[in-house]
Amino acid sequence: MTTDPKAPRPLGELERVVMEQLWAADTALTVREVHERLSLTRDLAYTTVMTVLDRLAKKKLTERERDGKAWRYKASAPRADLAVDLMRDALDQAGDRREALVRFVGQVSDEEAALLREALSRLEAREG
Amino acid sequence: MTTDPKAPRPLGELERVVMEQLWAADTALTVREVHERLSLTRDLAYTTVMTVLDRLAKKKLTERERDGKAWRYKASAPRADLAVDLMRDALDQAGDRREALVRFVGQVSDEEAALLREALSRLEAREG
DNA sequence: CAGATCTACGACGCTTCGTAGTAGATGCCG
DNA sequence: CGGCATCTACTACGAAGCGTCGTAGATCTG
Repeated sequence: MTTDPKAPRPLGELERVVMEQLWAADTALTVREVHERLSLTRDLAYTTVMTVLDRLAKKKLTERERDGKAWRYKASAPRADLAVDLMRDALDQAGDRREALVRFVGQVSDEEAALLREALSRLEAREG
Repeated sequence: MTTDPKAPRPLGELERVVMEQLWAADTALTVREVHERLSLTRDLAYTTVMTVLDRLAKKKLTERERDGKAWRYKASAPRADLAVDLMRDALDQAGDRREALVRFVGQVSDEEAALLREALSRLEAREG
């Protein structure tokens, strides 16, 4: 159980900013659109963005649909889900889950602790 | 704070099993000792183990102290801490922390949820 | 001193990721 | 219809991380 064959590696830097564009958009974006948005802050070749989007699709992090001759990409999962997968994975790496959770809780901000409590009570309410 | 320049990458496969040996040991181990233990389940050159231990030391994941002509390595942080760092990092990647925590909580096992509640109340008791 | 033991350092191959070019398909405009 | 603009597919390359190990030299120890 310690040996997860499919440990989700964290995204690379460029992959991350590309995903952030997709998450921020309310609709699927073309390569050009992503490229335009990223061009506001960095200087990238069009094909670079295309490559990254393509790799993300191969990793199943994005999905694409045809729109004329172009593809439109959208994130295949909400941003929070990605984060949760990584958290899940990290937790599974800990030998002692209790220990890890205690330390985790002991290390989050007050605000986060409050959010955790809130989430837990909501869970309790929903599940009994 | 969201853009951590030093995002702790998850350990490689071999790095992980080596760390597990160190965590499992109650004392600092020599390369030979680690090698012996790993040799029970896999066939590795002595120098391979040495290299890994060395890299882990460079990454500050292990510390070493002289013991005669040999070095003794020990984990520089408890196993749970590593896990928590990764969890922390994953959480910071989420755009919306609340959202991420809600999903996280909604996805853990009942046992883990209980552990979380326990940890939170202990925190409350300790901090007021 | 000789042999065993350990370390230091380098090396190689594979994979991931950032980065981009080229070639060819496709679609629109006049 | 023909040509320009656009888009994709495919390839590539360098840096870094990691698994893997060899060689050479330092150090103990009998």
